[in-house]
Amino acid sequence: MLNLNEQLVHLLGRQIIQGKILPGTLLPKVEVMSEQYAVSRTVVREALKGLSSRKLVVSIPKKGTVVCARNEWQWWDPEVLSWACEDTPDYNFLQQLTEMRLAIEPTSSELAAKNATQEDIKNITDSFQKLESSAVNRSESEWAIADYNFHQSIMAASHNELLINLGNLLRNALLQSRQETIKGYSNDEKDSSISKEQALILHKNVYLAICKRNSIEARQTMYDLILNVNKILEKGKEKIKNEIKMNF
Amino acid sequence: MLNLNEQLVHLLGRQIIQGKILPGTLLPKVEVMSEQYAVSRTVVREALKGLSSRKLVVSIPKKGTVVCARNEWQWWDPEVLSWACEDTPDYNFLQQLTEMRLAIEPTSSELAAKNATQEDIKNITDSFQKLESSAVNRSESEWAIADYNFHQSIMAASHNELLINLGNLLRNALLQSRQETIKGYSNDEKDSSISKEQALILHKNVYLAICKRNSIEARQTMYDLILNVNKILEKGKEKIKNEIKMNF
DNA sequence: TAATAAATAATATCTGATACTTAATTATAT
DNA sequence: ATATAATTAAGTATCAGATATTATTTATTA
Repeated sequence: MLNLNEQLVHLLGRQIIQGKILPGTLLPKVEVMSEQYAVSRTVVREALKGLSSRKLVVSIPKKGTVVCARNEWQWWDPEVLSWACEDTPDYNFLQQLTEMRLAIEPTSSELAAKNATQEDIKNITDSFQKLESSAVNRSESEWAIADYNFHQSIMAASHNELLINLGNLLRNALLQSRQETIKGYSNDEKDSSISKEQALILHKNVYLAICKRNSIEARQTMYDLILNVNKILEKGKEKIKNEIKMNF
Repeated sequence: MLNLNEQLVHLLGRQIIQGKILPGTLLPKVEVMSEQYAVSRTVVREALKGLSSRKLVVSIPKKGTVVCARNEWQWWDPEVLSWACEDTPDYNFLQQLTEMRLAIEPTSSELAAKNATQEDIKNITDSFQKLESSAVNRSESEWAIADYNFHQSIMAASHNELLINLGNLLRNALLQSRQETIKGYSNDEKDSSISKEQALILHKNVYLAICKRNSIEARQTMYDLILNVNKILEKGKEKIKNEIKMNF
């Protein structure tokens, strides 16, 4: 279980990110919040530290604690991303995430082709083979995990800590965002299996380019892959949107 | 001036990021640090909150507070990045930053070509014209500012909050990192001016592609631009490395 | 009227006490 | 002897009351 202050960070952070508390809002003073949430002032203050280090609020003596503008928020914080993903099916945010992927992944692949060690190549090979077998087994969940690991193994081979860190944040956010969005809609076991063969080919192109140490090709094939994934996702979005419409 | 707890966050954060305190290290218990730094326990605890929200440390009852592994650190936090940039000329880190740019900027340009409003185009045009005039004036500092603004105006036109946020972090880190690294070496006013005309052409290609709304070309031209910038930076690095060698 | 001083309202800080958590150790029972 | 249960110890987590600091607003004075 989380600490009291962490619970409060989550409670307030979520409300801020999800627009329940708007930027510019003056939060109640510490003593009031202390009473309101039935915790000590210490806990409230420590929670405010958690929020201010994420640039969600700023505390000013005599004035109080105010909610920061969206452009000051530390979006690339795991908690902030998570709160944003929790927000009711937000296609706009999901799109931003996939656009980020289009930025990160090709470079990741390019650097992997340049910098991969023998061990990295082995890891990438392993994860690619798992992807192949999951395509044969036609298990959607197995594919998802294998896909996650494939991309992670490539990113690891880039040997760029910043990129790896960002990639992890992004992958987790996408995973969560998709789960939240899909929640309730279509237990999609094997419904996109038609395109699995095609997807596997795209993955194979990336894999081979990296093994060949062809960084230009590695970048290009990964770009093609992500673009294709995004297109499929796009279709899924449309479908869900229509389902939602039909309910009204 | 910063709060006491913020001062302590910086002091400890810097030491952790810069490897003066290694991952796995058990920090002294709160009471001891309180005495050591001559601040109250409250201040120490709030500072630890600042560090733990950046995943630099984790506090465990009975055990104490331990420094997290590098791969857990929240690299994409402005303070963390800043502390990393402060670290003695670290070419490896600088290279990671430039590699990140190679990831971000082409996508930024691509999205700008797709999503730019009329106002965005105007801003980009303005910043490009400033760039042109600074090239004519051959002022290195003026060019640096104009260049910064040019890339920022493009990123703003992507209308992707996540990308914009990351871009700002990256640009600032790069700026700081370059300043720290170059510090003392070569007041490079006009020493790279030979390639200014060439650089301007590359920028113009990007600018025109975006105006034409050609997203593929926008992506490609930006890629070429950043690649070229990196090459120049690479040369500078070599030069500095040699200078350092000569001093020993 | 303008400059200065006092009052005010919030955060920032200090302190001592208490609760909680967990690992290790010791005691107990089988 | 071994498994289980109770005890203890060492740290963080939490509480609450008092004081300091700071920036604004209000009152006072030249």
